[in-house]
Amino acid sequence: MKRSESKSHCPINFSLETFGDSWSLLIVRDIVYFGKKTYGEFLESEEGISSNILATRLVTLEQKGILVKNPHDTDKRKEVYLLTEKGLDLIPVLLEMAGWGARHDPETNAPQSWIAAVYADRERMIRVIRDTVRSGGSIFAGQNSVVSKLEMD
Amino acid sequence: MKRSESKSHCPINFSLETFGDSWSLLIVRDIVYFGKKTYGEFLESEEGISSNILATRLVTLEQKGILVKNPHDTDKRKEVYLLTEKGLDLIPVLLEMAGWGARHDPETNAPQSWIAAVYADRERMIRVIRDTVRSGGSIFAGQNSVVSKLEMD
DNA sequence: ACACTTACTTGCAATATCGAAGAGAAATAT
DNA sequence: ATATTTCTCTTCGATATTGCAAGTAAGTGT
Repeated sequence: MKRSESKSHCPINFSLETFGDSWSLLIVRDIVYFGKKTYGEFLESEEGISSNILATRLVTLEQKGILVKNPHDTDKRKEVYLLTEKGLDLIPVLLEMAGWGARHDPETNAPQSWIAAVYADRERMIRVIRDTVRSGGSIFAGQNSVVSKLEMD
Repeated sequence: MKRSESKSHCPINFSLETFGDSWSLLIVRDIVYFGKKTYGEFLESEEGISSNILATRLVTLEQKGILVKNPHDTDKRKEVYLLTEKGLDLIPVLLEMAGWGARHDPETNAPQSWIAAVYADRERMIRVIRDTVRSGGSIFAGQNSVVSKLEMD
């Protein structure tokens, strides 16, 4: 079975085949939560992805329509990776996985105030995150982060 | 890095390390959506998991507290695999992944009426699914399926 | 007793991953 | 101008994981 062939058209299987490996969702997380956008920023993440794996994942995520690659405005060495609308649709998946992990990892790093805020007004939070990320911001990092808008940390 | 060591305590990474491989969530899906419970039933799924991979996944899912293995009531050859409360907590994750897959796979098998029903009253649906699966039922299969309770298909 | 079913295990080839090193282009420092 | 650094990405060999086919042991049905 080639990687391009799908094993079934179960929607959960489709999702797993699109982003269900060890690294793809961590790249999406880096964009959504931390506002990362370049190869070098993804490489620095604490999970320590190898440079060759990162390169292949960026290619496949772009092929699958989750990311788009654009030239950097001022630095011609850099590429800027952004989420497509299809990629932004992963935000609810990320939130649920973050909620499950925060609940079940006794050593979690997740700020409980943030997890609680998501559960308190989920639909609104999804809209705010989506708008923020679409305009280049993120949940935790940068000037216009979602948490700074909500005046919490 | 051994599989047992965690790369970080990011809640999303914790989730990925727990169930973020190609097969684990498909096993959980088989239980939640189709009421499967035995090794042989999991083996028959259309994605075609190999027997050795299935065996290792059942062990690790049990070690991680997602599943419990019990002897079958009447047939001593069989083992019955059930979700723990921790495993039932994956239902919202499954629903979001199913929603994303159904939206973005043009050839999806997902019944649109079911997807719509989940989005229409998400919190209630999660409770109904959880109660149904906890008592041995499933979303689509069997006498007391969630869809038969809702009188839809 | 005998054949069949069920839950796994084993061996081996194919594939994917990891980790370190390097290549080429563009930016920056001297 | 030249040298050094930065940045994206590639290459290579070792290791780990997966997939496939076959086999084992215990339990069941007749």
